[in-house]
Amino acid sequence: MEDRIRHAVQKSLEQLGATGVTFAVEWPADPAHGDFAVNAGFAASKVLGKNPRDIAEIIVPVLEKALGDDATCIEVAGAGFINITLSPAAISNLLTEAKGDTWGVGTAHAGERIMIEYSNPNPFKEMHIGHLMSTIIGEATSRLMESSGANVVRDTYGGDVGPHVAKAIWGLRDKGVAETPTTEDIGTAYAHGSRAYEESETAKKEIETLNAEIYAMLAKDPAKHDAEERSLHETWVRGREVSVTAYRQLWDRLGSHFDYTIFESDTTPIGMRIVQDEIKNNVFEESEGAVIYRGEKVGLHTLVFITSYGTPTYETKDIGLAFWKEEHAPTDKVFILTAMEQVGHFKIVIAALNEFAPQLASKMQHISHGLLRLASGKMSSREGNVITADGLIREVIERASEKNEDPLVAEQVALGAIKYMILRQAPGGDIIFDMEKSLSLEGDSGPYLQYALVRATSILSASQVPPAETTSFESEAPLLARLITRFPEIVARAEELRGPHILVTYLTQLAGEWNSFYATGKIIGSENEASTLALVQAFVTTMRNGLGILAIPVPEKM
RNA sequence: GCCUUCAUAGCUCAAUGGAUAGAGCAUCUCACUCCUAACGAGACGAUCUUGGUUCGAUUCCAGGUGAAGGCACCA
Repeated sequence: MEDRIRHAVQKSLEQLGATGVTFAVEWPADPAHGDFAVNAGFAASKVLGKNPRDIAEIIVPVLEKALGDDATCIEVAGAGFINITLSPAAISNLLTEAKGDTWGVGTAHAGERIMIEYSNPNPFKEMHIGHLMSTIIGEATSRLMESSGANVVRDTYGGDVGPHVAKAIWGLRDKGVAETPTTEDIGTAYAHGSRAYEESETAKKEIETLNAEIYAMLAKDPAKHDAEERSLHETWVRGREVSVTAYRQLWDRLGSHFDYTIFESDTTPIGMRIVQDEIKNNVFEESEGAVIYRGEKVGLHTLVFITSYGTPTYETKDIGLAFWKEEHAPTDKVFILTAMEQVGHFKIVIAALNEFAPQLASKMQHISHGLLRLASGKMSSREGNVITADGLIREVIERASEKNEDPLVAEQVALGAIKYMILRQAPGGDIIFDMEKSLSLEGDSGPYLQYALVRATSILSASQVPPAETTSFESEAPLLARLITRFPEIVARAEELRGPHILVTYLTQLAGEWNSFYATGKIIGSENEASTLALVQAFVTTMRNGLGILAIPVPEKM
């Protein structure tokens, strides 16, 4: 429909002698203005030297001819908009599309293979609400990409080597934790280790040595380990396993499943080899015992890639990661989703990569989101004011349980509330998290969407009448119906702009329209029951598919 | 000091350069014998500041103010 309007206007403008004018076919902010609005009058007024209203008046008859019976009203409004209202029959016809799982799926990236990395919790640390945010945004983004026809490969990348691991293992040893640590043990050990690192020179030295020992141990063939290395290796393997098992449970709960779980210990050897190799080609250089990249040559700043201890930094590992991915899972595009604070690092990694592997650099793109910050201040493992992902979910489930006896539903509602809170706003801004204020179960919230859907499905199951093929409207189609027809367009736009919040905003509006519609009168037993049920069915399909893209659970009852 | 990003209602967030800047929370009305009130109807309430570009600026550009983040041996 939008294309038909666009073509007709385009043709009309060309006849007037205005070629190459860009204009918008948009949805009017006020639904009373109709289903589409065209601003071609403004757009062409300069080229044609006429006032916008006059141009619009010329275009109207052309549109009337092009749209025929599909439009009931095409008129010039305001300073020169052309408002188009579709006929009830046209809406009714569009509504027949709203069926099945594929309603909303587009073709913008059909056949493309896209890799996306997100969540990225580090073993030896607990997953906190920051990782929760990355996981939720990453999952919704992945599903949006799938809704554009892409073949999406998900991966998550965790730091299983580096200073934080040394701190945790040092802490475990110092506290004399038994053979098999729990996730809590590891969390406390890490906090203990990082505190000691800052407070004690001796501990700091020991941790730095341990860090180098871990790298050395991993670089060696396990068969050739001596007793000490074997013991370290065991602690390391066990600790990593405990963390990763906990992560898997959480991902499962959140509806995320990764095709690849990659560790820094996988990418370190590759990265080290390449960075050292590229010193010869002057990509990197040695300075004060470290290997650095002079970012100034591309307008950035200098960053260390290999420390003077001979250990790699995050940057070197990321270089290795790019090669790892190319070798194990080659794709057309590689997205990496992290918090904002890493934009600078990725700029430099991509710039460095571009010097010796431009084909990898060009398909790699960093996308970032804001932080989930506490109203009380910054989270810090050392301060002990970290809210873990599990802790948050547990607490919200408890609140949701007040209204839901069924624990499954309570969990679905809780996850819906959390996901909505995170996905409702444009990625980029920080979320100031406040348990009471941010996590609403009423008003604009996850449960609001879920509740609207549950009410609609319960009508479908309660009715004795089979729904009609589509809804026939006696007079004007209600806004609910007109909103439903926009769904595929909304999904496409949300994907294109990489903004799940666009879909969230739409679904919220849709749920609101549904609730108003629901309140105006009974459907079951009404004169047009079968016809109206078709509209209910279309709403259910749209809401269900929309929530599916956002990975918000769909409860049976509430 | 340099670089990024951000600033919309009392609070939390929306608004492909377009029409009367939308929601929710809070406050105040109305509405519960009716398919689920986690709902609905209404009232109140906002674009940080100064310029510029434009027919038109919350949106683009420049300065100011304020906030967050990053600036070699963490990730």
